[in-house]
Amino acid sequence: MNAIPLTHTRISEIINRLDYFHGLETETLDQLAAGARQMAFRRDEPIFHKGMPADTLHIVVSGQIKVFLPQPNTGEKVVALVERGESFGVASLWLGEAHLADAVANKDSHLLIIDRQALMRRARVDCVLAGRLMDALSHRVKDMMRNLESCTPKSAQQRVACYLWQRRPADAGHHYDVLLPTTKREVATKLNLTQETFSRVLRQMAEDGCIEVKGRLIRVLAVARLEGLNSATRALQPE
Amino acid sequence: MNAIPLTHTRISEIINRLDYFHGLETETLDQLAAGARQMAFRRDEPIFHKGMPADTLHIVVSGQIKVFLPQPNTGEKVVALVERGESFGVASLWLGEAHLADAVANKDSHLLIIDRQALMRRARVDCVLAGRLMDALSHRVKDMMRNLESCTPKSAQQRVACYLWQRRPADAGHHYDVLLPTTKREVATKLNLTQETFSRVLRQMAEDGCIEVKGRLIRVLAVARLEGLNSATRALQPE
DNA sequence: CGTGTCGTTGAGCGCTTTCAACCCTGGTGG
DNA sequence: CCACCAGGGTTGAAAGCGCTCAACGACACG
Repeated sequence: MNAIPLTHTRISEIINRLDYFHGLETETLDQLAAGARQMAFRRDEPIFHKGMPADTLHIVVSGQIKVFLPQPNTGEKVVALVERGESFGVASLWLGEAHLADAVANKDSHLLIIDRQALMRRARVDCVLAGRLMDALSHRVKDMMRNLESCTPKSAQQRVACYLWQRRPADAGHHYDVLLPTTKREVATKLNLTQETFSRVLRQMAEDGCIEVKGRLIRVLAVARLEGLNSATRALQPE
Repeated sequence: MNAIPLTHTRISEIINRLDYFHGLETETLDQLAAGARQMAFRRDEPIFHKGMPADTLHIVVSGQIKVFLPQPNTGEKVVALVERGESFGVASLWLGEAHLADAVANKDSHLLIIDRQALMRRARVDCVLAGRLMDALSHRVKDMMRNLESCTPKSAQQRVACYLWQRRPADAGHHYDVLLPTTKREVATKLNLTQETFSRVLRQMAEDGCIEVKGRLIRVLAVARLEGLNSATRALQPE
């Protein structure tokens, strides 16, 4: 971890480049910048741990952050992968409580870190800022909902099918590509699977001609088949 | 479902009685009331379905609402149980997108329903209102995080232990009581378990002298034993 | 008393996990 | 150019665990 000392004008530059802060009052931008700093994290370096007080807002400037729940047997459950322009740990921050999960840098990353006091003070008077935080939280809820949805189904095949189906582009024709955002092992934990099972399921689906796998690139060939997997296991039975 | 025609003053009364709207500008209260109505739902009556447009804010005035993800095999995954004074479906509402889950009345219930336009219009100028929505969403995220945490562990025992441990009161001594908010079957689905497995685990833990079960009331006798069962749900200590 | 819902208990099966070894690819240095 | 290595990924065999299915018990309600 490495705090990067930057002039206020430099911080302001960074803030201005982020969509997150587009269109905010200059008064807000100034005050946020005054309570902000940038930090660099190496791969695998922890940002915060579950249970620590949440007194700063974290926004990803570059790299990728993994948010996860530590599990009993040194395992972990990936809750979210945060990329450039997104924030994380917002719920805890807003409530002024302890962090609910751990966060580590998945790659070498730069974070913009803003003081909670400055943020809360401005959120009380600048509705646009409050709205941005609502946006962030709403997307988090949406993401967690999908997460729950795709890690709940019984069979591993259904979970993988669900995962791939959720990632189909809006204009999806018969086939489309999905690029895994990280290692297969971590994607597997997001689905509550082991990397082994994940691998086996992918191979099976590939053999069935449903998908093609080239490293982290997965080409879905038959969307209908995915939907079939999601609703099937019951198609066999007449009611 | 039954729309209850009420005078504006009656609606205002209801709004004033809810903590949700405490301390808001009168201008906000008036406009929200103007776009509000109350509705009654019988037990098992659907409020909305996944995929429907989210164009109203729902707040529970009385009763209990179950928010769940429909599953392939006529199963369901309970995401949240919403009680008096709480709202649901806020994330979809804020984003102006489709609902992410289904909602049904778990008991006979009354809901306060507020028009999205009125809400968004006021949230743009009344930061306190925006703050309330942030509160609601933050608690939802917190709740979903706990949900994820308690339905992720491998063993059924760990999940149940985690669930009970999360519900320990702040001032917990050696023992405390947990009252299940609904049927054991639904609590089980929240933990991604069948009611049968849930039942078996409870019996096992009771035999071990770890808990006592009397219907939906569970008395935890040995908190330490719970922590032993899932040692990693606690905050991590630095190495 | 029937009837329905909730909850319990039992038996057997199938899936996922576990643990193991192995493969493959990219990077590094001789 | 090749030998070597580490990390990500694959594959195989065995075993544990929760699910399914089915029957039964408890309790409330009419």
